[in-house]
Amino acid sequence: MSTLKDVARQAGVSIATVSHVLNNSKAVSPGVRRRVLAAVKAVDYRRNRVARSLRTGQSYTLGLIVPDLTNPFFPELAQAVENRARALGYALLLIDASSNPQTELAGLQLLAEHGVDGVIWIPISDQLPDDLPFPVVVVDRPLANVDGVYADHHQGGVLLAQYAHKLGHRRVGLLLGPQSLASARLRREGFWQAANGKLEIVWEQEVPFSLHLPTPALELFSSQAVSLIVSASDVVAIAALRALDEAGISVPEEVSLLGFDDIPWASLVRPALSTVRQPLATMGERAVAKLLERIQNPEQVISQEVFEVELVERHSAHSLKRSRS
Amino acid sequence: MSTLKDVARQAGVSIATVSHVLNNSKAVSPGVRRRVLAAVKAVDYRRNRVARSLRTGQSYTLGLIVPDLTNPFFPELAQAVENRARALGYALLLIDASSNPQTELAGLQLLAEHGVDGVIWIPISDQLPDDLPFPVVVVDRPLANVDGVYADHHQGGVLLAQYAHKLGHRRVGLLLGPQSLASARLRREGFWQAANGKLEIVWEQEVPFSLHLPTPALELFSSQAVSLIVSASDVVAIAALRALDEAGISVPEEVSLLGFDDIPWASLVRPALSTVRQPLATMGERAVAKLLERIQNPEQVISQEVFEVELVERHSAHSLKRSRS
DNA sequence: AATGTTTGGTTAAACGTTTAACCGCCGTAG
DNA sequence: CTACGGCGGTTAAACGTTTAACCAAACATT
Repeated sequence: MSTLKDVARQAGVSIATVSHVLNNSKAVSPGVRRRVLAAVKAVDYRRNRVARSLRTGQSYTLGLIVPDLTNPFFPELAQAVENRARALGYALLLIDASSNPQTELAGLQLLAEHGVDGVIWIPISDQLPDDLPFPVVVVDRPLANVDGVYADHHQGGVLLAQYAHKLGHRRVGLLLGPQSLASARLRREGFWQAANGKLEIVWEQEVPFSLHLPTPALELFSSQAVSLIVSASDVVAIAALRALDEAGISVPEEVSLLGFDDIPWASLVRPALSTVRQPLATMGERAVAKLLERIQNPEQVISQEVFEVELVERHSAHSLKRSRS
Repeated sequence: MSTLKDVARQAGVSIATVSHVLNNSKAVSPGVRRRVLAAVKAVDYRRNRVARSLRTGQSYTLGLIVPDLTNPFFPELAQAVENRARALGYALLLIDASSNPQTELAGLQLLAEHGVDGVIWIPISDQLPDDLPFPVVVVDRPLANVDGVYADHHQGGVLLAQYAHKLGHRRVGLLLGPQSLASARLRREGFWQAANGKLEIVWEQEVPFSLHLPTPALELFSSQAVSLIVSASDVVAIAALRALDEAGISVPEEVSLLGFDDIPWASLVRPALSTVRQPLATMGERAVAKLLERIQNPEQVISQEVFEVELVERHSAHSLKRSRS
C-alpha cells in the first residue's frame, strides 16, 4: 500500500502538504492541490487509518455488542447501527456475546484495546463496568448512569394488559423475560399495574429470550387453564406457538397469545402474532447519533431516550366477548 | 489510558523490557518479570493495538461483509465467524451492504483503510475487485480466483429434484434465486440435471432472496397449475408460503413447497419446511480458519472447500403417490 | 588466565499520520 | 523604502508499539 510519502514524492511536495490537501487543514494553491490529487490517483493512495488513529487518538471505529445475533430481534438493530455508523464515516466492530456475560466483558475489553471511539451496547449484565476508556450508549435494556435509548417497555406492558381486558380475557398466564433485565421487569410491571383488578394472573414463568422453552413452562400450558398467554417477546411467543401446536392446543381458538417487539417474523408466522411494536431501526440510528454527540461533548449530562410503542393487532389473540354473547 | 512508558517507570525498567515480558519475545529474569507484571496491574495497563498495528503491520482485525443482516440466513453465519475470530484473537469489522453492490465496494474500501488483515465476504457482486490489499475468502457464493467455502449447491438441486420425483410430483415450478449469483445458478443446474425426463418444469421465475415476492411470481401461483414449487431459499419459500396462504391455497394439500438452507425458521413455520440443509456455522468457522491460513502463508495455492448438503424432510411437501394409489 | 558464549537488559529506529512551529515571499500600508 | 501581515509551503515532533542492534556482566571452555 502506498503512503503519504509516495504521494509526496510523486507530486514533488512535502508530505505535510499532501496531508493538508487531503484534510483541508490549510490553504493550498490550486496548482499544487491539483498535482497532489493527481498523484493520489496515480499511486492509488488510501489513507492509513491506523497511523491516523495513533496520531489523533480517534479511531473512527465504533463498537457494537449484542447478546446473540441468532435472536431475530438483534439483526435489524445491528443493521441500522452499522449503516448509520458507516454513513457517518465510522466502521463498526461487532461483538456477539453468545448470551454469556463473561464474553460480554471480554468483548468490552477487546474493544478498549482496539481503541474504539465509543460503543453501543445491548447488555446482558446488569451494570456497566467502571473505568471504561470510551463512552457507551445502552440500547433496549435500561441501565443506570449511562446514556440510553429504549422503548417504553412499561407502556408496552400496559398496552398488552388493556388489550387483554378489552378482548374480554380474565385468566392469563405470563411468560416473563429474564427478570435480571430491566426491560423484562418493566414490561411485567406495566402489565401488572394495568391488570390490577381486571385480570387474574394465574401463573408467571420466567424464561430466556430464546426459541427453546424450558420444560417447566411447557407444563404450565396444560396444567392451569388460562385463556391468554402473554409472552416476554415475539421469539418466546413463537416458541410457545410451536409448543402449543405440538401439544395439540390451537391458537387462538383454545388459547390466545400475545408477543412483544414486532420482529419481522411476527407477521410471517401463522397465526400472525398480535404484539407491540418498538421502532427498532429508529432506535438503532438514534443510538449512534447519541453516541457521537457524547463523543463530541464528553461532559454533557447523561440522558435516556424512550420511544413510544404501539399495539399491532393481528390474529393470535381472540376476543372472548363475541363468542360469549 | 496508561502506556508502556507508565508501566516501565512503575517497574523501574525500560519499555523494551516490558514489551518483552508481555510478548515473551525474549528471556527475562523472574524477578523483573514479576515486577513488570505487578506494574501492569498497578497502572491498569492495556495494550494499545493501534500502535502495535502500525508497527507490526498486523491489525488483528478481520472484516466481514454480508449482503443483508436482515435476511435470517446471515446472522447464524455472522455469529459463527465472529465467535471463531474472537477466539483466535481477532476482532471483527462488520459491513452490511444492504443488498447494494455499490455499498459492498465502498465497504471493501473502508476495510482496506482500516488495515484489516483479511476479509470474509459473502458477495453480491460477481467478481472480486483487483488489487485488494488483503486476502479474502468468499463464502456461500462461488467466485473465481479466490479462496472459498461453499455448500454443494449443485448437489442440493439434485437432492431436491430426486425428492420431488420420489414423492411422485411431475409438474413443478421453480422460484429461482438471482441468476447473477453462482449459488443460485448451481442450484438450478443441479435441479435441471436431475429433473431431466422425470420432472416437467412448467415455469421458472427469478426472485430476490427476500421476504417480498415480486408480483409476477405471485401471478404464477394461480395461472399455471403445478403440484410442487421449489424455491431458491427458505426465506423465499416462507414468502411463498405466506402468499399462498393469502391466496387461499393450502400447503401441502393443494401445492407442495420445498426450501433451501434450513435456516432455524424452516422448522418453526407451519407447515414446517422440507428443505436442504447446509452446515452454516461450520462453514463460517472454516472460513475464518481458511482466511488465517492464507494470511500466514500468502503464497499457498487458492482452494475452494465445498460442504455436503443434506435433505431434511418435514411437512411442506406431500407425496402424490399415496393419494393416487 | 584469556577467550568465547550466553544471559538479561537497554537504546533507538521505525511504522504513517497530523499538526504546531517555522520560514521565505509577495503585496500592501505607512 | 521599510515594515508587516497573510499566504503557501516545509520541518520536525509526537502518538505507543516492536524489534534489531548493542552492551555489560556472568559464565563456560581451553
